Amino acid sequence: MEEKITGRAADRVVRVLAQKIRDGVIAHGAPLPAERDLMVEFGISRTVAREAISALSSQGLVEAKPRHRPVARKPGFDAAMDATGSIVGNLLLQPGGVWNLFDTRILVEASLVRSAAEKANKHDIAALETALLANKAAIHDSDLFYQTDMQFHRIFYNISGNPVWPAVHRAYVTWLAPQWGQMPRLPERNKANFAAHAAIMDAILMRDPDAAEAALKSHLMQAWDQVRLTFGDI
Amino acid sequence: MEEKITGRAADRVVRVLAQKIRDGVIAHGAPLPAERDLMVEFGISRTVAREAISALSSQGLVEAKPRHRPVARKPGFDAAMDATGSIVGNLLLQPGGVWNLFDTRILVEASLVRSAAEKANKHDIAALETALLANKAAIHDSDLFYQTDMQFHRIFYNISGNPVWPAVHRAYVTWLAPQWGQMPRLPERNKANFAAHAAIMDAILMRDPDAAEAALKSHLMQAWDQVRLTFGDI
DNA sequence: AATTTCCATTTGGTCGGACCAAAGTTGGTA
DNA sequence: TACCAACTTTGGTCCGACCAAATGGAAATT
Repeated sequence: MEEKITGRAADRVVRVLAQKIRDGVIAHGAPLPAERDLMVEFGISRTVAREAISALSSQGLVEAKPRHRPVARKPGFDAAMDATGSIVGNLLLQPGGVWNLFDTRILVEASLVRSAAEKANKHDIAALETALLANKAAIHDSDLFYQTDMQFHRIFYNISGNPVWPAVHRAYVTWLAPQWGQMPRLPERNKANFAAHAAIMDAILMRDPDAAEAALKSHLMQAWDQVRLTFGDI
Repeated sequence: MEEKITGRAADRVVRVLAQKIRDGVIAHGAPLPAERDLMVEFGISRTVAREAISALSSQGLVEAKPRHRPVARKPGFDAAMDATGSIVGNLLLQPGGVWNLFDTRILVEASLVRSAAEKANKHDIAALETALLANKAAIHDSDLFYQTDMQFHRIFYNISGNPVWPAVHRAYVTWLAPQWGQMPRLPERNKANFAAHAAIMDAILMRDPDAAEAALKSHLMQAWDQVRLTFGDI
């Protein structure tokens, strides 16, 4: 009943610590034992302790800022997306990488608005209307408009109830931020975007999935055109 | 003109090596320099060299098998999905984790078949029909049926032309394999699954996105019911 | 007493050297 | 030529040490 001695020594440490984090023995946000403590606890060298922490970090189970104690993070889809960031970063540097990612967003979000049109409940509708009003009120404040724009879109990722989608939305926003952040913010564009949001909202209120999907796709494609105008073909 | 001395020393090495891999200076499949060579090349200790390789590995830029030279991998969406595996593994261990993942698959694949029904070209149709025939022929060979089943579904992920989707399909198959692999394989179930595939195919031939989506969803929900029957509520 | 300042301790980051075992290479022998 | 043993390379692990940033608490200030 002893542990297998197979593979790297750090694997055992990783397994044990991962289990502790998942089970909450090491609470979310609590710091991990210091490297020198792990040495005595597991009878390993500091090299292995550090390697184990590094592995946990790459799995998103701990957050390791330089010069700081690594803190435990319950495995959530958010953490997964964070840990995936550096990987995706490489892909975005490739030709067409940004478009490929944005294209997936179009498909996913189209499907989400379609789903919303079919089965959004009163609560969802209310949230959408609130977000839409905030969006309208921010037309002349481009920074605020950006925030409310994001918020409006985020709601679609929340409606399904599947916790993966909010994490995906956060990932999209984070990964595509370098492009969006540098785009010129004009009240005219804000007005057009708000109109697009309103069109999507209308279609959802009419319970018309096809119209909602069409409006969403048109909206996102317009946004993409803006990106291309700003950055050229990427 | 000097490099920033900020952050960990390994970061600089990671940046340089990542660049070399992206640019093809280190060809896809070629081994990285040995750790002791990296020491002299970058003027670092072996500790840092190993840390850099570890970081590259977690970013999917190199494949590091124990006791073997790490080999370079051009950043692709496949590599990204591979590197994400250990992260997702944690999520699947959580209550409802598998369902959350499978639920996203339903939404994505529904959207893909919908898209296929709208704009699949002759070549796509032919590929689907070929896969469907192979699937039919394998009804009495459960292992082969599993293969052809996967192949049929994969085509939907290929039609869009966006290289992200095939990688996503591979990821779904890999991550959900522990569940699927242990399910009982019965010719009766194969026959039902083939019928479902045929129904999707029909809807696509009729250019009926709604019917295609409905058929796909029904098919996947049935598959999920099987999973639940096999594993109980997970 | 509450707050700020400062210093000793803790802790992560890096280094160099060392040993082992597995993988890869080489050369000699059958 | 084919095969096996010795040698070399290389990744995995451990040790001890030093540095600098972060931390926490004592000491000084208000």
